[in-house]
Amino acid sequence: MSQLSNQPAPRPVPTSADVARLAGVSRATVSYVLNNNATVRISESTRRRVREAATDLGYVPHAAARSLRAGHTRMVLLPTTNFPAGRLQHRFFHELESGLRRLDYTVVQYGSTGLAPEDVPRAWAELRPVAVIAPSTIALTPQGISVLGRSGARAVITLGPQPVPGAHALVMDQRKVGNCAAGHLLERGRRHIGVVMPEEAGLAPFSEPRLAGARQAARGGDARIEPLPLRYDEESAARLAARCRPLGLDAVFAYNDEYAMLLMRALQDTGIDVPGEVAVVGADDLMLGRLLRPRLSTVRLELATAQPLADLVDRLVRQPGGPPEHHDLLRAGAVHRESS
Amino acid sequence: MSQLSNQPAPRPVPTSADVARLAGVSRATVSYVLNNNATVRISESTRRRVREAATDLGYVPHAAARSLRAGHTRMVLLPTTNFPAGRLQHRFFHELESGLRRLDYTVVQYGSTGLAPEDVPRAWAELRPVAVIAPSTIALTPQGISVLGRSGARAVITLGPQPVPGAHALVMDQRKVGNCAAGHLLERGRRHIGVVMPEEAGLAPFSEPRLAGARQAARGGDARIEPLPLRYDEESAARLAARCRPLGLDAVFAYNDEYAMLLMRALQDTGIDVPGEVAVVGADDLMLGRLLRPRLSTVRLELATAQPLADLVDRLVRQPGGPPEHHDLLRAGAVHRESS
DNA sequence: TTGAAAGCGTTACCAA
DNA sequence: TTGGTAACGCTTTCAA
Repeated sequence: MSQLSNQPAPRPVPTSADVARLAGVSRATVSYVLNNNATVRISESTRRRVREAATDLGYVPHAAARSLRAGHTRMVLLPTTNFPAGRLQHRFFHELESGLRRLDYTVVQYGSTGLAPEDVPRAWAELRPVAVIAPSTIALTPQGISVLGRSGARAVITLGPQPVPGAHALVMDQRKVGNCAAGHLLERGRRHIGVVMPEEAGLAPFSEPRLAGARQAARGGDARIEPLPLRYDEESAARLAARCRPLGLDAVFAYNDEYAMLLMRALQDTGIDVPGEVAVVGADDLMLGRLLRPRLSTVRLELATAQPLADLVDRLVRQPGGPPEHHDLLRAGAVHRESS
Repeated sequence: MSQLSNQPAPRPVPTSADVARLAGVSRATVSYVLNNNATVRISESTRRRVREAATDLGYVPHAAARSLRAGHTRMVLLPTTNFPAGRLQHRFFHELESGLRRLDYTVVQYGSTGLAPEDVPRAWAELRPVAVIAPSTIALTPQGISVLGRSGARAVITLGPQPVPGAHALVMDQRKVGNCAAGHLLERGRRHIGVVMPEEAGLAPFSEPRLAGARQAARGGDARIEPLPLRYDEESAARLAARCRPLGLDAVFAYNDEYAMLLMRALQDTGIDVPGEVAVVGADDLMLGRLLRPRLSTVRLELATAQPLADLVDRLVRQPGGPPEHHDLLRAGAVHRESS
């Protein structure tokens, strides 16, 4: 058997000991040279020999061994969710990532698909991240937060529509979106505003606060707010369009531009004039809104720049133990075009 | 000073030694119990004591220490790029991830923003992944592949439009898309086909092969293919629309549905009838295509199911050293609607 | 300026 | 059935 293995014994991975051997110095010296340790002075010739040996061998330090020795990592864990981030969030993610890299953190995304929710924090904790920035759509229980804390995480931060008790929060307060859209429609004299509630799974944490924001805008006036469940398909949209007249709606905030496009098409196919009979407002300010006829009014969203937030994360890591901090990242502004 | 530190000494992270102490057993026993080691028989009462001690302390094993001891990790590294994946790719990613998780791999995404390209493979290698599945849009040099190999990666796999020499490849051959779109247009009698080439950075690895595929479809016939640079904004689209008549185009393959929508709007605003004068075909089969008037013809893309690919990755990891394998994941089919 | 050695948390071998 | 111990790769303190 021993000769029959089809697994060629892989050449072992070079270690700092190999580099030391090749350079004719000790492992300590290798470490000093490769980490540019300033507290110790090494002759230039030794430095060169070490560096050459390292490149010759293709030596790459072993992050796990390093952090084991150090007693901590500089890993920031970004758990990911199942559904794709929009352009805005995606850009924000990458900005945050490079901001953190600039502060010498290693950012790593980690998906939790197929894990039982109660196992999730443990799976994260095994990696000993120094900070976790989790979508607030991942239910994070006090136990989960505590597991992370006990495993050495110095900051647990949620990112999303709502804060989570016991953790810091980067909040993207969706109420602003609904408030802004409804406010815009009210200003333009609309009084009976439908608010599209997507039935697709996972959107509730966004749609519910948007509805609440719309209600808030209408409070105290004579306007009414009507939640309108909608699936993202033409049939559902047609049914909804048919209900608009019976409901007496004169405006709809369609959750976002994509649902708005779907609904607007259905309204037009039903013979309802937009904006004459029903005004429509989307959100996200996608290019497609400018291409529709009538051009789609929308709510433009902006996220805070990420570098200050990277700095914030760094601060929370260096001074842990403070009370949970909440920071709102979102700004919303109505963009009036032709559909409202 | 010693009393003035505002950093409360954090309670140290519990280790298996702590669990052993609390349970009154040795570290070895703890390891046996918590890993359900079958080669050794431990009394039920001991097992219970160990487990209780572990939960009481909130013990979570230290992945780095484990893999240091084991001499290898089960980490599959998925480097990410700057621009957002479409719905299709996103779903595929998550399927692949859970497929690999089912095989007991830890999947981790790692962004390389802000790293010099030559440092990228080294940064990956520090994590000692057992496999790397990198977008082929990240330039992967032979040196890079070699660095990864020498650091213990048993499989380096690229994922994207083109294979990369020296690595395994999951190919999404974009030529099929162009071939399919142009073939569809030719079948319907069009003879002078424009192919939109987005000017946005990072799309060339997709657009170039699509163009090549279109050319391939036209080869040998009397048809002509015309590349049409286009930025994703209305001004650029208007300019392009104005060029259509002078160029004598009777059809355009618009790269994808979003560019198609942009262009179709511009054509209509210029007074060009779609599909009477110019046919338009997109790609991706987005919902928006069904909402346009005329309804947008498109190329529907499908990716292979991910579980077999997870199995493939597993095989490559277990039997490294074979010749680079190429697997095509993409299937394309024309969807005829009204715009062609 | 350099080297020896300890120790980080884990697991596996061998002994009891 | 359980425990002692060595080793994984690295950094750092101390000693030379």
